[in-house]
Amino acid sequence: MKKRVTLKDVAEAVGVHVSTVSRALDPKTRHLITAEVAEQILKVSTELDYRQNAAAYSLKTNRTRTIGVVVPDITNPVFPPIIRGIEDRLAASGYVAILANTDGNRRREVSITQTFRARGVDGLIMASVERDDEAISRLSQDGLPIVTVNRQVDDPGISSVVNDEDAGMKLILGHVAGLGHQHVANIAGPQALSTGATRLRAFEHHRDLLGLDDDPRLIAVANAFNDEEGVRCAEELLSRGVPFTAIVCSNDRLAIGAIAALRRRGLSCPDDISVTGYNDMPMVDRLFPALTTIRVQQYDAGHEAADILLETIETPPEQRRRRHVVLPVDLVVRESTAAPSKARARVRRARTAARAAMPDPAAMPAAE
Amino acid sequence: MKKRVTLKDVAEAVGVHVSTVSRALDPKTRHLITAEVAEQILKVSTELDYRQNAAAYSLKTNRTRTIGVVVPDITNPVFPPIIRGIEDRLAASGYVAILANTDGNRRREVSITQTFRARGVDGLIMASVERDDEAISRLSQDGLPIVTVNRQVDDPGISSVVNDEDAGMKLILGHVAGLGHQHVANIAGPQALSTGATRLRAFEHHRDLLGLDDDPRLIAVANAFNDEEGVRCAEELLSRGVPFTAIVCSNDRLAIGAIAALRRRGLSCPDDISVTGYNDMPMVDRLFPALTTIRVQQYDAGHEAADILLETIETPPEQRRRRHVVLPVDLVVRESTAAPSKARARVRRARTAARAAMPDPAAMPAAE
DNA sequence: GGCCGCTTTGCAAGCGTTTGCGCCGCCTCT
DNA sequence: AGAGGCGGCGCAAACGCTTGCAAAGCGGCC
Repeated sequence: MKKRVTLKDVAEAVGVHVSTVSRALDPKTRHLITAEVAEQILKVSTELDYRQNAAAYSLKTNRTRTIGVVVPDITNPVFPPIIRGIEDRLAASGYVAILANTDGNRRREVSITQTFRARGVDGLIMASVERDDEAISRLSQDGLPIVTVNRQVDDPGISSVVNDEDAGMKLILGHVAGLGHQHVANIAGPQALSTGATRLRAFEHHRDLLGLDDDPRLIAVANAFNDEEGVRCAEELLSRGVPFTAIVCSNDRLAIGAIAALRRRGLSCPDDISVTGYNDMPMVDRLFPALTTIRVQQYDAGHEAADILLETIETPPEQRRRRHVVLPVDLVVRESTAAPSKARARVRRARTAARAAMPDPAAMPAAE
Repeated sequence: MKKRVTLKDVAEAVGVHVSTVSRALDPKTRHLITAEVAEQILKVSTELDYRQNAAAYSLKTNRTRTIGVVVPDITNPVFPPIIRGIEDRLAASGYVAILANTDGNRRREVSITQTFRARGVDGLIMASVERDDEAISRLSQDGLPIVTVNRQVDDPGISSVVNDEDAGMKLILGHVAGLGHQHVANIAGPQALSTGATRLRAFEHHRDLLGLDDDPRLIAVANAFNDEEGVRCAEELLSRGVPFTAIVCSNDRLAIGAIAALRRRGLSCPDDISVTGYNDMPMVDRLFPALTTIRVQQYDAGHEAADILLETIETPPEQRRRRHVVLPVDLVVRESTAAPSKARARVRRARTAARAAMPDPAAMPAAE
């Protein structure tokens, strides 16, 4: 392995002291050096291809320009765009990310954050938090900058960037109600997660505002955001015997499971029951039926979270302010929603009459 | 921010010298210390929650226990499982990964590897290489351990772990030919990538072995592994006027694009034309039609690559050996392949006769 | 009983940076 | 013309750790 060129090498080549080189190379201290000398140092250092030794820098300054990113599982398609957003923002400032997966396991999360701390990360971006996670609050109180993304903890002292769940649910329910659905079921996400809890609250709120059926038996709560729980909850809803013509799901995977469960019971989506997702995961536009869902800005969320974190890191501890960013969401209408079957004939007539005036939302092409 | 406890703190607490603590804490040098003293040091160090300062360790030893992982785009569903496999293996040895995306851009790849080198990574895992990438060879010759995963470079001096492309193509073509297809088209991947080139070679080889139509106009080469290129190539194949009843694609995304192109032309898959993918990306079992494809072991590939890399790092440079691992693949038959339409009636008769004896591959349920 | 050799521990250098401090020389002001 | 100030640079310490070497202690052997 070739020996790397150090400050000393550059200093000798130029004929100055290493401290002069150090100052000349840092834009913040360059003004302390005569312009010509600085220029010469810059020139020689690029000629020799000098690169700062990260370990020495870290040892001296206690900063690693590294931030820890912890997600439940990178294999879940929701997270890669977030991570990408984070890394792009970090790279722009010379930072790098180290990544770890918790698999939703609290103990792993703790051990990971400890590992990261031992590594001296300058901050943490957490996409894995549960609402009551106080280990996070403790870390934050120790002075470690933290921002959660996608989810948030109940403790408002932790900065976060999340999506506008209330607006999302409003859009989805507005769309479904607009199609004529009156009895709308909900498969809610895990209530230990802020996304699950917030979306359920938003569902109830907008359901009531729209005057829809508020039978509590129309709500099933999933234990995880996955296909299996979607299947289980859909079956539970069907078995309760309370009629409904649409299922609003808290997440795309739950919707996929729900559609599979319906199919297994001989029910068709959207002909018999409309189903909506949430997140607009990759590929859900290719499913059968293509999923009507809420598009959230995952990349932007990651980007913004990194931005906030870097800003926090740069400001002295006593001046630090927590920030909570809420990103807007979009409704994307595809094929999994249609007018309820009983009202179908009526709607069809109305449609034909109004065709020229107004596009039928259920027949709109995939909004990509 | 709380001050971290250092070796010195532990040493003072125990009443020994820091060097003694250092030795006692490293399993490799612990035998130099009296058992009781070592025990006492261990005890106190856990009491004080001592954690080694990574920067100081790195500065002294020139090892960072960090490895660089570079992928084209983490947002591409092929890569997360690989990354997960890498990280799980690394974590088991106390290493962490730093990640970067090239977007297939050669210049970015170079700048990323330089950044990583400046960070002092102990090794590199590259999922982004093109076949003629000699920057990689140079890095390797400088003594930096490197292993490529999923893809490989032409230079055999670089360790790699890839999937058995030849076996995969053999399985796919065997399946398609077994259904009765004689005129099988191929949408090949970019030839600058080892996956694209190797799969095309394997296609031609097994096509000839099976005695299938070898008209060169049945092959279209994509410029990228994405939907758009799948569309473009499928249209090109159709426009050439050479008849075919099946399209073997070098990748799932190309297959998805091809199916969309067929549909746009009013052709149905698999009724008119069978289509196969490659990789078994997440969600392709939920598509319409569910994709017949080759399942590759992405997680294992990442795990194995990390394993090889760590082994290389641990062995002194002069004893290092390059390794090339080829992982087995599986055929997974779903709904996108069926007997060619002309032969359909014949096949159906044969099927009915043989039903008890042999399951119809085209009617098998999704193999998950 | 002295010496040898082994085990156990301490000493100190040094990894490559950053940074407070001080020195030197030049400019300016009175 | 002398004093004061300041800009520009060098000096050296320190960050926390590893590790070659020396020293100390101790037992055994001749």
